[in-house]
Amino acid sequence: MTGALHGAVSGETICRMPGSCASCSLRPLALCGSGDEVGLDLIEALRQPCRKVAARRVLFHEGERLPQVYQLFDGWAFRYKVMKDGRRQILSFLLPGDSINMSAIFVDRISYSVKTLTQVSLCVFDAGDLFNFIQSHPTVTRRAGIHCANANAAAEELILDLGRRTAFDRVRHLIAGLVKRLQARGFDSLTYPLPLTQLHIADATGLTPVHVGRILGEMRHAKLLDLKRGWLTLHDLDWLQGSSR
Amino acid sequence: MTGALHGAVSGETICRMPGSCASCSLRPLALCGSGDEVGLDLIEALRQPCRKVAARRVLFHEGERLPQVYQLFDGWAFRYKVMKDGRRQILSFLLPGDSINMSAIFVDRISYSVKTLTQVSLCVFDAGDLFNFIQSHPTVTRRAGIHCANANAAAEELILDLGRRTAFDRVRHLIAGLVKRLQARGFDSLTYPLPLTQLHIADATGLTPVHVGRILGEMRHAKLLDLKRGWLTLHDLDWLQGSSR
DNA sequence: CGACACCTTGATAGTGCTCAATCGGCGTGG
DNA sequence: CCACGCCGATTGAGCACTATCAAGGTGTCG
Repeated sequence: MTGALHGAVSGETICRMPGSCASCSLRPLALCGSGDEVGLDLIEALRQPCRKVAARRVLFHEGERLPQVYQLFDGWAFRYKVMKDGRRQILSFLLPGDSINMSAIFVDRISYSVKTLTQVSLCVFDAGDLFNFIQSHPTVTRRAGIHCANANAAAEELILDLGRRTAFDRVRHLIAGLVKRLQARGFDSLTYPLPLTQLHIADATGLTPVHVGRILGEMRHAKLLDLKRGWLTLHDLDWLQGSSR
Repeated sequence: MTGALHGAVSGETICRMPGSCASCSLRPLALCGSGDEVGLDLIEALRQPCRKVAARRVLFHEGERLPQVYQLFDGWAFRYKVMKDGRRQILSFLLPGDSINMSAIFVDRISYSVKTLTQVSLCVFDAGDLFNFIQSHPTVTRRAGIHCANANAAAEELILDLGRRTAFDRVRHLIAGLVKRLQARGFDSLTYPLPLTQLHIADATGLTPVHVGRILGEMRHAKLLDLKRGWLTLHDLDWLQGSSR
């Protein structure tokens, strides 16, 4: 199976990518930084038409061959692994603008599965094109390396979470990280859209949904935050960000 | 503080690197593969004299500036993070031949601490030199990318461990991974050197040393393996590797 | 021989899991 | 418009797994 993108899946349509992203106003790929515009026009030429996929669909399966790099243009998704008995571990959530599988530039087999949370728009790049792009410009080589280092650092931060933090702090830290990323995307309020169920939070924090529910209830009761039906309301910003480690 | 390497630390001496590694017979860096020899002579020219450091010493502190790439030529070490209250999470163990901080090529601040387990020999490369090396050869660019993807995949495998496996399976999986890496380095027996205390295993698996001790006792009693005073003896290889996920 | 680090074992506590029942919201179809 | 079904959230009771605290044992090294 090659996933939803290659079949005639309902909920999928081809759409033309607009020139800029209204909802997120992001750079096309992490390979193009915000400081200057090296290669921006080049990479735009490499971009292929993007696609819409419905919510709650598997985009890619772990182990699948995947010689393209996908970027999440709009909507939410997540990367995860599953064990034989069905237990699932979410590796990260993907927000508008995030690349899904940058490593496909070098390794054409994906080491995790990807599923949509909401309806999404995806942009596609050929891995070979991106390799040439990276290889030919020192600035872009460096950005690719920095992107990779950041991905590693994020994974290792999650390792610290799962290995050494209490359930309560894992949930807090997960939400704090998402809020930070939303703020970086221009959201600035005390209410954020967060299209996650308690099951998603449980699978991201290594907990059970029931226990996540208790923790969220606790936070709500303590007037720290309120996460309900896809919307997060923050009541204590200091507590959320505060005193990690 | 810039760590043990830059100060007059007892246990540290300068030594000339031999032409090849007797104990591990590895390539100088992951940037040079085993298939062909692209750039092997070049990177040997970039290599700087290597140093010896004693066991149980901190090599680098998280957050420290570090514009060189270090490779573990001989001996064992580990990468870790610590929390304010002293809890420690080991991110990975470093075996002879492993690079310690490849990401320094792109990001000159290290995002974890590193400590030796045994006495080690370290080789040093200038990050700028390696960047130029990577950038100028497509083959090497690709290897750098593959190295990065592998590092990511390893971190995400550990995330799965910590999030979704029982204490027993975490310990088993950790040891299985170390054995596999030792085998790739030419060790092939039922007895392996494993210079880890139960505290190290606990910090790598997110457990307490006491509980690790119980688990190892259980494994010993069940005639699965025996880990004692730095030596691992395997009694059931199928069980060790068996049925992950 | 003493000091120290590490390991082992026991007793007890607590965090988070499992099983189960109920409830509420939302979409679907009659 | 309402009934139904489904998914997700909530709550409770009991339990399992792992942590914590403490004491004693063993090996190693100076």
